Amino acid sequence: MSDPQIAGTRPFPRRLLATDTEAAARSLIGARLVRGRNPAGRVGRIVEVEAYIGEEDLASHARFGRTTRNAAMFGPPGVAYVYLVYGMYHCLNVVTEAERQAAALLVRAVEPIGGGEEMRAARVRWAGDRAVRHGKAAEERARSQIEALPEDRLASGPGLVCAAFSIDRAADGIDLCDPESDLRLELADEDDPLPVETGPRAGIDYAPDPWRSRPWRFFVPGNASISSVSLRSRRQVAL
DNA sequence: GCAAAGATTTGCT
DNA sequence: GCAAATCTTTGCC
Repeated sequence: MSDPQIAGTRPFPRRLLATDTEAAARSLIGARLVRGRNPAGRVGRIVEVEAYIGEEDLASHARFGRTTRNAAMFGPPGVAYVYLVYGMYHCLNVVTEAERQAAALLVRAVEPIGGGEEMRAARVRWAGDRAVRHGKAAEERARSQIEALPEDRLASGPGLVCAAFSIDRAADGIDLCDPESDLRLELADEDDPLPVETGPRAGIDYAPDPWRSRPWRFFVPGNASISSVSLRSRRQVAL
């Protein structure tokens, strides 16, 4: 049982999110996502994000203008935009740019730093809720599978981040820069910025060019917690 | 009011 | 490599 290395953090400055979203993406890589109070809380380092910028971005939920679902995207920088996708996965976004500008960063992967076992327990609860309708055996199968996962892979995708941090629509609109928020961002107190690689965004084949090919997925190359999409694109680079 | 598709993940062929 | 799971939102009738 090692101590979570959560000492050297401070509140995440809102101004780093009020700028253009690509710059904000680089600031967010390496930042901490925190659930609950230290030291018992769940803490992870953000290692992959995706940018959705403006109503003209035809891959963005904002492409239809402001709706009930995406209203938070039009809010001030630093608030959370949480939505349900494919009927079962929640996705967490950090809103960027000035109020009324629809832009956000999708948090796609987090590297667990502290509270890994609580993340694992949250994953088991989440999977159990879904598996229960398939019977006790399915529930048990899901549980043993998650318990076999290496800690690095507990939050290695946008839906998995929300499962591991117990995030759902209830978190929509909360202020992630408020140190009092139960779910919040913290700025890591580290010297070395992480290396960042970019690639096209995942799962947006419906969007026409140039949006489809914009290199607006940002990830830490070689990190063990990046999503499978980025692991694949990393392999392509290596070949 | 209804059909269609989705910023995902998993398992099976 | 492909389809299923699962339900909200959008867009059109």
